[in-house]
Amino acid sequence: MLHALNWFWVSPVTRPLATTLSQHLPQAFFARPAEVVAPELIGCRLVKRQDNGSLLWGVVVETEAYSQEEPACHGYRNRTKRNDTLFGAPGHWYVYLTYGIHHCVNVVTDRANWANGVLLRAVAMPDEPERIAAGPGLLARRFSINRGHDGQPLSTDQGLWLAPPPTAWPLPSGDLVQTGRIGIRQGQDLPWRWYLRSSRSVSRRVAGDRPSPSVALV
DNA sequence: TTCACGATTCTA
DNA sequence: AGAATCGTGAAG
Repeated sequence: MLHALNWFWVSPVTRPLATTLSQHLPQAFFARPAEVVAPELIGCRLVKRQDNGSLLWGVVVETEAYSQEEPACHGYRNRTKRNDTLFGAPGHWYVYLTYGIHHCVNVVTDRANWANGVLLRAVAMPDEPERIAAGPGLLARRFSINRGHDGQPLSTDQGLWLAPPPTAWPLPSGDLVQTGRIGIRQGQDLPWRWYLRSSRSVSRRVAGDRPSPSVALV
């Protein structure tokens, strides 16, 4: 099982898979600053109900935080039609198109009238190529998420949501890497990117970092 | 109306 | 290292 390394922390499932996947994180979870929510999102599952009723899902292994008071944030300068969702209530999807090609998927956090959100940068998919969703654009492509999802609430009713991890927070000590954000020019001093060290589905690792060995799958 | 550019990815 | 590709916002 080559992908086993990706799944070390997923393996001690304590409840039936369908049960954990159908749970969704409450809005209160997102009603906190992005830099608080982002690391806690590592290990959660991104879940989408497909047309045939089955659930498409994967584990969130990389996130980034953005906040209005720093220049890398879309809401740093002013509120526009494009970034309006980012200023809205927490617990909603903020989806935009970048480079005219790729969609980026964010969750709105904190409070209304304050641009704040977490970018979902990478997801590990079970029984699929390790890098099928290793990056913001690839993630959006794999889950078929587009501007049509912008402004929608995270909910099972809407068909796209985030489920808590099967095991309790926090993640095993040392498996969460905190580092600088990617693909931005300003605000690079902020260490607001987090990823799961044991996962091979991270978009880009810090220099010299290698996926930590599997712990529990033997 | 025009223009420069981006929270990226793929190819050379 | 460079191209692909287009919606958006600021400028004229």
